[in-house]
Amino acid sequence: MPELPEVETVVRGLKDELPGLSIRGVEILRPDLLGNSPAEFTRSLIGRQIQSVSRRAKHIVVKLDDGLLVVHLGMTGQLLFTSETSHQIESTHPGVRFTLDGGNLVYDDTRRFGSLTVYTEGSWLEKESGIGPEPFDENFTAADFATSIRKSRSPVRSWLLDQRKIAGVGNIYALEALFRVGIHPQRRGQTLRVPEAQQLHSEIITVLREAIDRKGTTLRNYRDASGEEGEYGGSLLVYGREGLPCPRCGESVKRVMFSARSAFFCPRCQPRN
DNA sequence: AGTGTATCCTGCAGGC
DNA sequence: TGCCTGCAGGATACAC
Repeated sequence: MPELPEVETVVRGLKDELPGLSIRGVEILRPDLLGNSPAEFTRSLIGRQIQSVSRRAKHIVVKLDDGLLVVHLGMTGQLLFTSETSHQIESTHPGVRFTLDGGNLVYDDTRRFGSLTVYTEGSWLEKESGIGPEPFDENFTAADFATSIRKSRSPVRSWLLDQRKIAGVGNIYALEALFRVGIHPQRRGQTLRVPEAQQLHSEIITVLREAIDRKGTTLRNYRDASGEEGEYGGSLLVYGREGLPCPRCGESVKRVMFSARSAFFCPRCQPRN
C-alpha cells in the first residue's frame, strides 16, 4: 500500500501527538512482524519516552530517549493512534498494541509484510545508509539522477522501485511519473536521453508532492494515523486504469506484467522506442 | 554486477 | 452460492 506519500501522511499525523509520551505497555499479537526477538523488543521499549517521529524512505522512524523504533508498513500495514487512553482502537488484524501514557497506538497489518524493529542509533545509521537519496533532499539533483539512471540496463520502472537508487518510490508513483514524461516503463535506463531523465527527476518530485498534498492514495486499505483514507486516487492518470482512455490522447491505457508487477501506460504517449 | 523469479501472507474481484 | 484463479501499495533471498 504505502509509498512515500502515504508514509509521510502517517508521520504527519503522529509527529505532533507522540513526542513526550512514554511507552507503558507492549502487547505482541504477531511476533513474526518483529525484527527483534519479542523479549528484546519489549525490553527495549518499555519505559522509553518518544522524542520525535520522522520518515526515511518508506520507514516511520520513532526516536526514543534511547534507541529507535522503525516501522515499515509493507503492503497493508497501518499505524493507528488515539489520544483517548480508555479507547481501544478497532482494527481487523492487530499485530502489536502499545499502551502510552497519553493514548493508544496499534500496528495493524492484514498480510503481515510489514515490520517493527528496534535499532540503536548506530545500527539504524548503518541500515539507513544503504537507502538511496530522498527525493525532496536538496542534494538530490537532476544531474546526479540522470547520470545514475542512464547507467542502468534495467527497465526504468524497476530502477525506480529499487530503494538503493532512490528512496520512497513505489509502483504507483513510478508509473505516474513515467506517464507524465512519456517514458515507457520497460525502456532501459541507458536509453533515456538527458532531458528525459532530468524531466523524470522533476516529475517524480512533483507527483510525490501532489500526492502528499492529497494525503496519499487509498486503493484498498491504506489509512493514515487517524484511520482516514487518502484522496489522491481520483488523480491517478494511468495506474489501475487499464482499458480507460489516456487523459492526454484518448488511447486505451494498457497493462503489462514484468518483474511480477503490473505496469500501466499509454502506448501512444509512452512508445517503447 | 545486475536482473528476473519466487516467496512471505491474506483478502477480494471476477469467471464459471 | 461457491469454488478457483489471479492479483494487490513491498522487500529480499536466490538462481542465472
